[in-house]
Amino acid sequence: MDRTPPQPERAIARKRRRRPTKSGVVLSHELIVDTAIRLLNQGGGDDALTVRRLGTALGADPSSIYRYFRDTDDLVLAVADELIGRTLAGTRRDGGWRERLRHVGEHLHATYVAHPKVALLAASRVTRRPNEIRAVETGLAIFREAGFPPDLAARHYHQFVDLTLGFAALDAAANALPPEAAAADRAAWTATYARLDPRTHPHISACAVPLAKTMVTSAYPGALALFLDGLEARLAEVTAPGTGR
Amino acid sequence: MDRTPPQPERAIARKRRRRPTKSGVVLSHELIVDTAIRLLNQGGGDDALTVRRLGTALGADPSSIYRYFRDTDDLVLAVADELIGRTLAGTRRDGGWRERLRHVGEHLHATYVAHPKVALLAASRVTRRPNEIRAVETGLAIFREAGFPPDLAARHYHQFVDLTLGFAALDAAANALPPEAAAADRAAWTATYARLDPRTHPHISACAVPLAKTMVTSAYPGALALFLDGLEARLAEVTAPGTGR
DNA sequence: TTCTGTGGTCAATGGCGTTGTCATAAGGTG
DNA sequence: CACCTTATGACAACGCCATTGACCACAGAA
Repeated sequence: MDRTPPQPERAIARKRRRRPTKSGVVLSHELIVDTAIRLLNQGGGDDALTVRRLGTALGADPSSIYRYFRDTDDLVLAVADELIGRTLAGTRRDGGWRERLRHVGEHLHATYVAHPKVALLAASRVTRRPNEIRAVETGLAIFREAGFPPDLAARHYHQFVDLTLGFAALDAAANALPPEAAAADRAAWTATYARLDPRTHPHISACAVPLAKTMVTSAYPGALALFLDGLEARLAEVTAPGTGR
Repeated sequence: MDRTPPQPERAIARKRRRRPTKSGVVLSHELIVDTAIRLLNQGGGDDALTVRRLGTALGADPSSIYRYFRDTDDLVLAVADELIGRTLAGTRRDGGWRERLRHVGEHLHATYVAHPKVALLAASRVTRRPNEIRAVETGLAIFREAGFPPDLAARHYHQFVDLTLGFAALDAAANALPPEAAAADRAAWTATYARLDPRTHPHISACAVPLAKTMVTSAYPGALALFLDGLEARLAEVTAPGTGR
């Protein structure tokens, strides 16, 4: 049947046959990805992105999408790469390594949290697409210019990215919950945890107020700061004037 | 219709009507949760846990499950709480605060990674159930006994838990991928990234070998170590003999 | 023994991703 | 300009999913 689309990369060589859809729209990879992101933006509850919904949003039959993407997984990876690209475009390249890492981390985190559905599907994937590759190159550069040798740069880059994506996935999941579940989760800290008996749960009781305050916000900035503190200490060891030998 | 099950807590008071199912099994909250975990354990591809599959695994009609859980979300929270309980049961309570945090963190991480499907669904949820409450109490205790005042204990506890759950969600997602996607993601680092042109991607090329090595393992232990380093420094500030005033 | 209402079953609804098949117009060719 | 090829859009169908309403068997209280 060969419904599977051609090689995603070298499709540029051949000119596509741009037959318009019934409603007059001309489909393309980019249009589909953009529409998918638009769908995900306007939220629309739990499962904003479905092939069928995307089809009607495009003014095309849902099955047309399979001419451009092998399956939903393929589509999601393309959307993820587009988001990485947008994040990359918005980050500055000046300042010290610590400041740059903080900036790019919070930027990436914010992008994913703003698009919870993609984040959940894509945070742990390797897209192998151009924007991701550029992002890896840029990220590694920060670590190496800070003074880390290749093996430590790779290791700490990995830790940094997964830390950011992990928090992003977590916070995105909280954002993607159906409203009533989200409300219940948020209310738990004042409704359930703050009311426990101090004799059976002394520490929860003692921390009830700050707990309720911290639990409804993201712990990412604080955790990142601690991580960067640790990184700074390690860097001092690496670049210290010969302590041994 | 009132299919919604009674209050999950005080169901103990009333004796349940234990009518056996067609195939002879007697249903209960525990049996359903255990069977769900068993289903999730044996993997079975992408969506191991569906109400229908769970029904047949139980030898009961799928709709029976709705007599015990309001919906799948409710069931997932119960499964998550059971996993938290199992984790809690396996953790030791001796040693210094740093050692205890490392131990409980890696334990929790391992439990979730071993049950990727639940992890993905539950990592960001607040179950409000007994085991979770015990876990919060235990976790807070470690921070307060280390010397953190209530507000810092709450904040850093939150950071620690979300750090762990975030990595757990990420690593679990990688484990939950259909085999061919997982293989493609793993191969990317040697097949795609290691082959890039050193002139256009100098840093990736320079780090290709350590990158390929680190990317196929979890970055959690290393990231946790750095986080704990940072935490230790903060604790020193807090407990230091009056530096100011 | 009778009565009550819990809880197991059946059937149906409306959604989903995906695919087999067909039809048609775009683009190259002369 | 007409022809042919084939990329690509549309349709219909399949099998899966979660959830619900109606029915009724039977366990336990009286």
